[in-house]
Amino acid sequence: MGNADLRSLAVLSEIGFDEVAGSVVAVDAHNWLYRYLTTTVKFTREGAYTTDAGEEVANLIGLVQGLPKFFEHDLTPVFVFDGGVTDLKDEEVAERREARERAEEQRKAAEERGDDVAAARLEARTQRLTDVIHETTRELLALLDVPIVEAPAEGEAQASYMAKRGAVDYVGSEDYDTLLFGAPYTLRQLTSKGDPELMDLDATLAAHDLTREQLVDVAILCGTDFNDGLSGVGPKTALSAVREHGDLWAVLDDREAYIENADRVRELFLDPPVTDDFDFGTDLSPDVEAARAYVTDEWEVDADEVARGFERIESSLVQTGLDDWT
DNA sequence: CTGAAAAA
DNA sequence: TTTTTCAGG
Repeated sequence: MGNADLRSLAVLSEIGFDEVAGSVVAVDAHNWLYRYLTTTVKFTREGAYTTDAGEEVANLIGLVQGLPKFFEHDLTPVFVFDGGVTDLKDEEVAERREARERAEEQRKAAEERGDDVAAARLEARTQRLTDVIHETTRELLALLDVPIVEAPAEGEAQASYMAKRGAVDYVGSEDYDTLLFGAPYTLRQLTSKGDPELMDLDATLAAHDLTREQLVDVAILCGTDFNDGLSGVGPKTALSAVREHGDLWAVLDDREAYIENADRVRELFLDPPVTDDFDFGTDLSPDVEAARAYVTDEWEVDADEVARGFERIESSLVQTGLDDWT
């Protein structure tokens, strides 16, 4: 039921970092951070990413550790932040609702035993958790002069749109649905050790003789983040069905099948809420000292990874000839 | 999300 | 051969 089905359809090729040097990459901030936190940070240091005050600032470690990858290869990242969450995206919404419900239960329990202080703290804490991460991420990126774009809805959609418009050269993402959102070129594995992988939309469409609408239809039949596919239908079956019948509706009609919200999911991929209201430069003037102070002093994150990360950022700035304001 | 094994 | 399921990161 995953997007992984798209992998078998996508045209991917190895590409060297030297081939993409100097380009601008739009990155979905939420996905990038999430991936970084679950892989790298989480397993290396369990307790090191909460401050004495108990605030989660793992995002700062993730940023400091992940950003050098861009700088060292002369890539300019543009971080795209999610706007309102699409109500079709069940998983995240459900997760947040559960978290809220758990917090609410705890708060009520505290209230019932007359512990007003604990109740207030629980309320403030859960409310602020995501805010802290969002704010500190923005602040650190601002100090490093990394461009930020606010998406009206899905970050992946906005990033793909910017790539399609030529405002950036690539979308940087591990997700395959940038294909569905119409990103011409997506760079994968920017964070991992080896060479990046280039995903080519036009080549993908040509390889299967599909239009983008048809590719979206194939994906919907297999199942996406926003809908369950038909059971027993994977990429092969979906592909031949769409090619035989032309589009999603004809396939559903032929199989006498129904997919919940299919029309909305289709529109979400083909015509998502995006904005032209972005503006950024690519000549970065990072204030590394201020950034280091922000992380280590203000948030008291004293991890080796942070020190190493900033060293890598500094030396990469020298190599690529970017000016440091300090 | 990825890879691999089980199920269909 | 294709899809689903599941473990692991």
